[in-house]
Amino acid sequence: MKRFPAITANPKVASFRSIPAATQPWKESGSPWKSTLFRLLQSHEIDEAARFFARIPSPGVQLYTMMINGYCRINRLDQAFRLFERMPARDAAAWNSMIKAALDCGELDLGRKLFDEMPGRNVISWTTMVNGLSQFGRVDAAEDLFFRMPLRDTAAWNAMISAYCDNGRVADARSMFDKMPQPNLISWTAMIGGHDQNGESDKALCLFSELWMTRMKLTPRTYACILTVCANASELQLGIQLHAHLVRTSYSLDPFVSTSLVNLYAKCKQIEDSSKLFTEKQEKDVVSWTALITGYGLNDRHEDALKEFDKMTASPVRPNQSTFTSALNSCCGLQALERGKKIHATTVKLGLDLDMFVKNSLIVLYSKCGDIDDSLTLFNCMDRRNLVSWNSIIMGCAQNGYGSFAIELFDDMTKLNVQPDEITYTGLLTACSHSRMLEKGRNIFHMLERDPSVEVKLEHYSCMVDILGRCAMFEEAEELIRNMPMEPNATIWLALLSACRIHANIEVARRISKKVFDIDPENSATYVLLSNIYASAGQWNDVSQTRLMMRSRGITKVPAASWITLKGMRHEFVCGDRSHPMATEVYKKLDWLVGKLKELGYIHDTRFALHDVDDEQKEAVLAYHSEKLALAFGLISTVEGMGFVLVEIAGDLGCVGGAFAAQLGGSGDDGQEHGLRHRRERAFSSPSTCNYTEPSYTAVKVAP
DNA sequence: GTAGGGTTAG
Repeated sequence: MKRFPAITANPKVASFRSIPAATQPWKESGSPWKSTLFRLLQSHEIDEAARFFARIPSPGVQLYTMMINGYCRINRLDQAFRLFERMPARDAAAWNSMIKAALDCGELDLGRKLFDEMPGRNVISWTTMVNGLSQFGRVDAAEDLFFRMPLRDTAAWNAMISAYCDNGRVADARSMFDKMPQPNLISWTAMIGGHDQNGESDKALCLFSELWMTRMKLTPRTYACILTVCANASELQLGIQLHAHLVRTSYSLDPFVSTSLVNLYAKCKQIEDSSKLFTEKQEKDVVSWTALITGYGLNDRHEDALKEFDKMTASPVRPNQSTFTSALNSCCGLQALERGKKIHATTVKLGLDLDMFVKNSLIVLYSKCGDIDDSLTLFNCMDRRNLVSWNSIIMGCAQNGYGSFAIELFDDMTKLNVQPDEITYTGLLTACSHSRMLEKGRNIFHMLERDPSVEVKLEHYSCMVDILGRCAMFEEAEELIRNMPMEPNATIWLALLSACRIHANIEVARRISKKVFDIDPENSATYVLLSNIYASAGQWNDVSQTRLMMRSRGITKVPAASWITLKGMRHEFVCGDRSHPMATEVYKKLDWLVGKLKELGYIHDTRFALHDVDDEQKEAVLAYHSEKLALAFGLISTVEGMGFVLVEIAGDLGCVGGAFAAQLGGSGDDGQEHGLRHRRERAFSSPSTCNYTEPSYTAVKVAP
């Protein structure tokens, strides 16, 4: 019985024809050498295998081919080729193995040359070549070859379906799948996986239900693929049903299936189940461990993610670039720059720092932690960049106040013909809002509206409202919101409300706060903002009414906090906090620092003091702002004289500081965490008061 | 167990 009913050529016959008759005696079936050579090659003892091979008197074509495949697996193309040339005779399998070796080792031209020269090409030769062309992204050439094939069996169709899927042409793959004569389980699995990997998990699920109805017997390979679809589509219920079925059939013990299950539960926010399955898993390899680490990150359990990463590095399992990407993302989530730097050092040790995905994660880590200089250095040193690299650095510059530079980077990117996506535009609009570039912001928004390959999202409107609001263009901002194609959410109104705070626009604030109360009455930010707006205008009645409303609805505000990480320990402070064991010393140091700043001419900007108190008291509140407490603690806990302490005055945060050799972080009214900027060895400059554009810096020399 | 097509993390 034929395995594939659609087979129209018998490859065995073709290969037999291509062997010269004189070589037949070598092709003995029960070669005594074969099993030993096979065992050595299986256990990757290629050099031992080569020594063994050298001792075989006149080895047959099969043994040569086995050696060629062995060399191919470890990328030793030259040695494979030398053997191929030495072969006394070559059959189709030998040629096909050599073509595959060339293609797998990155030599497309050699592979093609061998294919063209090969006598008696069979269907496997053509399929190998189609697959090779696809791996080099040459899907058009693969397609051309596929249609020129003299005979096509199911495997050939499958290769072409995969070629389309792997090169983003999933619709072509699907039309091929729909019209192929005899799809088998491999075809179904390739097509389901192809939909999923091209962001069409819904279509993948539909196709799976069709497959299920065929009552075909599925293998662990197909199950592993389906479980991934469930994970990407957040189809936990289906995933659980499949899991039960897999336990009954013992397929759940398959290493691929069990890894898919770890991933499924992690992506569906069932991280405890995911962790349990990982613990029960027999072989903990790099893929499953990375799935778990990534899972902790997705579930905002960054500390646990790094704990797992540490466990893994202490084990014999070697992390790879994907593991590092996930670990670095968790450092980013914790604003743990020092830890991230240690992990960065490990990537260098393992030679993985050159990987583009690792580099991208590092760019995000450094810029999110306020170290835009190092982030830029990394970006500039990249030999290859993808869209994620550009988006990361543009957003990094935007968030660190280098708005104009972010725009310049975008110009560089377009000159290199890199097409922007939604995230690029968000980065650009963020740049305009943080650096108060109104005209630029309008231009970019128009560019976004005209870009046919990008959909204008809610977050883009939110950024644009922010830009207009910061520049006091209230009418234009409200008009933009009115004309939006989707319903505005609370974030958009809050962007406008915070503009009202900056520009003390009580009229607009009163009107729009009603809208936010309707959409999201639980959001404490609205009450706090509104109360502050009234406070800055001295309307104390409205202030107390707002606070009363907040209290009566049982809404509490999580106080903004700042922290400093020293020697891996996180020390957290809130405004006026005296609970820290070193509080007395902290306050003493802070008073000293404030004195120094005053000598230099620094004036507190008291416009945003939120309390019903006079100016002197407002200043006291601002002076013991949580960020400053964290900074002062950093000063007394690090060796004095080891560098400059930099005090940065930027944005509407008032005074933000950072200490050399320590890392500061904080969380604001919105509960969002941010890395406070810190710089090293900046020139001593005169202090300035609050501005809203590029940040300016003041350096204070720490007394030795 | 000489050669081609589908499986897990990012």
